[in-house]
Amino acid sequence: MAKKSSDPQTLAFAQHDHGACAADALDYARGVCAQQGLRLTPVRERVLQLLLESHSALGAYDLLEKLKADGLGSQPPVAYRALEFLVAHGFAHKIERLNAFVACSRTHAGHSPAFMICRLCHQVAEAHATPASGKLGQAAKSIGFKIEKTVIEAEGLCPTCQGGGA
Amino acid sequence: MAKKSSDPQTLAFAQHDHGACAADALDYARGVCAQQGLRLTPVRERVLQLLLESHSALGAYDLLEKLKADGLGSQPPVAYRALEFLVAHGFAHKIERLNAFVACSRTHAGHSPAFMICRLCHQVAEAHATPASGKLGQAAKSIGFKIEKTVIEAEGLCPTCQGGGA
DNA sequence: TGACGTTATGTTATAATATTACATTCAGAA
DNA sequence: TTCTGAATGTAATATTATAACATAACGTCA
Repeated sequence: MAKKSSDPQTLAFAQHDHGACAADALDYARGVCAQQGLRLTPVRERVLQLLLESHSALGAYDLLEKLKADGLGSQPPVAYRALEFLVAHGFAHKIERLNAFVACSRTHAGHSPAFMICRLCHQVAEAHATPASGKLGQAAKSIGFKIEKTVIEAEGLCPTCQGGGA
Repeated sequence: MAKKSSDPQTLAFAQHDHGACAADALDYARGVCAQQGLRLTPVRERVLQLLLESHSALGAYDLLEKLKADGLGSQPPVAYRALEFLVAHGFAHKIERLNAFVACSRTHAGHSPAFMICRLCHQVAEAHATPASGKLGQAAKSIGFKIEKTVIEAEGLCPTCQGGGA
């Protein structure tokens, strides 16, 4: 296993050993799949690798182009199916605001992820939120709404981009 | 001004006088536009009315069909432009998760709205959140991310639908 | 082994969402 | 009234996503 990077939380905007960061995540996914009898097939693994290459969100068609270059399938369903698998098992997340996908940085371990999207450099950092405990949770409770899944996405400027073109 | 409905907060899932609810919101929008010199043109007003007819999110093309029936424009940009105006001025919101739009129930007065989306009846209730004060706000602060806009959308079951087909 | 059922992939077509670009019309100001 | 900027009309197209069906790979168990 590659060495553990420093604080994985909201890593995207911090300097870090990205090679190790990506390798860790891939190892982790392989381990989980082995344990749970999930099939991390070539297409699925490649898509995960592609997502792990950066902390930016990639669209399905961006991924598809790269898959095509690898000879791994060239039609939209190929990409969407791989993404569906990765998202279903928590190895990736969809950023609704961007209609795009990021690898999971697994800083949330079963909790609800929250994302910070830089509108200039398009990098996405993942944190974990506790939506049920805030105002939203209170509101839901008071009206009897049962929350199953929560999308939390903040858009703004990362530390680096605040200096430059804010 | 139509009579004020009871608690406007998270009204969607509660029984209420919807005619008054919609009329209030429309009056409010007219008032704001008059005050601020904004032009609530026929297309814009009609789109707002259509959104106000229910507490469900409507897609741009749903709206477009209805506009077409009214003779108010039949091409996508007509709908998207009206929606852009309504969203820009806070009279409507986009639900990213659904790529669809709801009228603002103006329960948040300048704050960040949060939505509860019922996955069965597709109604959407609006609450207000204080994203900067929760875990996300802490995470953002700790890494120096500057939040400009936050999307908070909970998906689940409304009180009514929990009984039936949960 | 080989027949079967299941899961994954390949492929075609098309649906659903959204924008660009440019022409025209309208409302208000000079 | 003429000008200007905002809004609308319209055609074309870009982007995102899914449905439907054929084929291939995998595991199992007779």
